[in-house]
Amino acid sequence: MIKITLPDGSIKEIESGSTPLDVAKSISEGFARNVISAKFNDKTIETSTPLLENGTLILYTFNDVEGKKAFWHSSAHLLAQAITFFYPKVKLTIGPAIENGFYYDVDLGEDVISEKDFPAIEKKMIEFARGKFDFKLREVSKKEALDFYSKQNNEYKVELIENLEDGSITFCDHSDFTDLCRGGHIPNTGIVKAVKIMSAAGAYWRGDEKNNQLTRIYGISFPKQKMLTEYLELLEEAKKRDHRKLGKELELFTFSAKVGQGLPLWLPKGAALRDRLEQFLKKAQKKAGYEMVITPHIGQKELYVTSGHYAKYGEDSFQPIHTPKEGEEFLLKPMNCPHHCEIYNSKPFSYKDLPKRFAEFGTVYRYEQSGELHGLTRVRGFTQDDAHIFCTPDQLDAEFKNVIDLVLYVFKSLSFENFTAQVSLRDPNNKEKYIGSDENWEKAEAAIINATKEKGLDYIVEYGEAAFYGPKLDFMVKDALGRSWQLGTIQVDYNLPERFELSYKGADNKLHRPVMIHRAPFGSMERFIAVLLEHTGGKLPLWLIPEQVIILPISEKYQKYAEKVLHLLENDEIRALIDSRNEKTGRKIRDAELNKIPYMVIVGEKEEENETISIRKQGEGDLGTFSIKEFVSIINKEINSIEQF
RNA sequence: GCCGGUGUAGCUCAGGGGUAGAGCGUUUCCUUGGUAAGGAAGAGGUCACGGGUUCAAAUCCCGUCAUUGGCUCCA
Repeated sequence: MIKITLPDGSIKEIESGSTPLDVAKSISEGFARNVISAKFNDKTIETSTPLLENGTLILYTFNDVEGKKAFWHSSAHLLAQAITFFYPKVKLTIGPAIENGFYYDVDLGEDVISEKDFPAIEKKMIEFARGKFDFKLREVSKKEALDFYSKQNNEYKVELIENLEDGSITFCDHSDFTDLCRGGHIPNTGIVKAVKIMSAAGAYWRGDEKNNQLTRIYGISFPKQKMLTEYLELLEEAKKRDHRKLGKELELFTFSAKVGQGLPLWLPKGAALRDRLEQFLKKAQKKAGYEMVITPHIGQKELYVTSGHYAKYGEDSFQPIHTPKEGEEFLLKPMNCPHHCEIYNSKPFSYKDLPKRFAEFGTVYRYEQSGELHGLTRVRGFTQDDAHIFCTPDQLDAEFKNVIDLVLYVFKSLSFENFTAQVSLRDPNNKEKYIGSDENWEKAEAAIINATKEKGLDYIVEYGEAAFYGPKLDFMVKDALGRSWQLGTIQVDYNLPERFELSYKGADNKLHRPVMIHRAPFGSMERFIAVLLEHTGGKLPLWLIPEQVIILPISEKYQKYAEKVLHLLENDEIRALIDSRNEKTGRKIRDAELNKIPYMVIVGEKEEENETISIRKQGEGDLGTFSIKEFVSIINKEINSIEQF
């Protein structure tokens, strides 16, 4: 007999060799029917794996993340089986579960899979699933495994196996299909009831663009058809919050093929919205001791040679601008830091003057790969809410924490609660990608981790995500479709101060190097607004939204009174407009509701006589009748509910 | 940059080798109304662009551009 500890702390005594499924059955038959995966002593196992020692067992159903993982990974086996059925010459590579579903990377040779092939693949997968084949894991020797895939000329699997230890290699069989696999499956194929192939895309073998490009087929599956339908509906809903769609509907920005790819054009309402965000941050920055500066959109090539950016990105940037003067070259600025360094260099500073905090809404231009452009989140011309802090090494810790406070203030003010703090460090195996001494890198990385910890932020560490000149603390936020974007960023940099020979005079009357912090709470105005739109679905907070109030006259008889109300609201800097269309009130209300205008002001005979207005709030309905003064104070109260920094 | 998809009216989209369709919006007229769609009539398109096949191309083929889902990249 062995002792099995369950998550609730209870201990079950079972016979050695019993399986997780046996344990589930001993709890309840109904539960056992839903158990699809298990973890024993922190190792993912099959529900049929015999338990041979005392330990801790967790049983998973589809409702658990681990259960979904097993379910989707098992579905990837079905996908591979179906692809092999239609394309017998296919070379399979890897097929993992992902956050929503699974994919399989395959080398199809000359064949192409596109959308029109999906239904047949789905049908075949379900057909295989209905066979209720058990997933059976079996150990194979390295030689056996290599022979199996060498015969298929599958160099990818051979490469994978070569990197595995003999004795730790397993194959998984179901039906007549076999795949190299380390395990983590559901009991049998029959549990998969609904399958949808989502897309096919190119993906490089092992993520390296120098390698062959494989075809990656994305899919998702569920134990019930209804769950698939619901998932697809959820996706449709998410697409309605796409900032590209909302930007068009709300007339915030547009693009023109004539102007160029990735170069957003801000429409009047969008420009005004951007300005409100800028004013909001400027106000907070002023309190935090920042000084605004302005620098030109171009700089001599030499400037970027000095900073190291030219060596790193010169080839992949917008190419130098030439002038009538022989040999003179300028670059569109891809970042503001070198300019700010030269501002620092414009006069000598003493330690008593530091920190200096230079801020600029600086527009920069980067030649992003055409395939990478994406709405407003990845563009070729964008405006950073940039600032550079020059401080003494002693001040670094406090300054870094102050910046964290500012970023958190910005996020909180705009209700970005679901962000991930990511400490982005060097790739320890690839140090030549970065400039600067090991000593400085270690100091900078320690400073970031220390400040982040002391601020009590939950954070994750990502290696290889640092900038080439220094480590970062990035604030990541997901868009409507779950893609992660970097918004706020704070970076510690010991390198640019060296390269630009920045100095200050210390108390010892000697020259010292300042430390530099790069930071942008929004990240870029473009990306921030994009993600903000997706989070709010266009229902922006009252202080930001382009149109706060729409006045709806009951008939054209009240147009004059409506105009009077408009002027009074405008006097109080409330953004309002009149719907003077020859339509019934019901229609005007409907349209205003659909346009998500926060407040509707209804004026007719009653209101005109009493000098009042009737208010309706978007999504909430009639609020009753108020004087204009009362309404202004309601609005101002809502606007001023945003905390001051 | 690479692998797929898409490009038809201001918007959302249907259609498809034989001279272009819907809904919404817009314009004009009627209606002057009280909290989620009043009625009628009209305007509006080189079917992204360039080439090819064909008696005939918006439709089929090739290329370009833009866009989109991924990969790679992201100072």
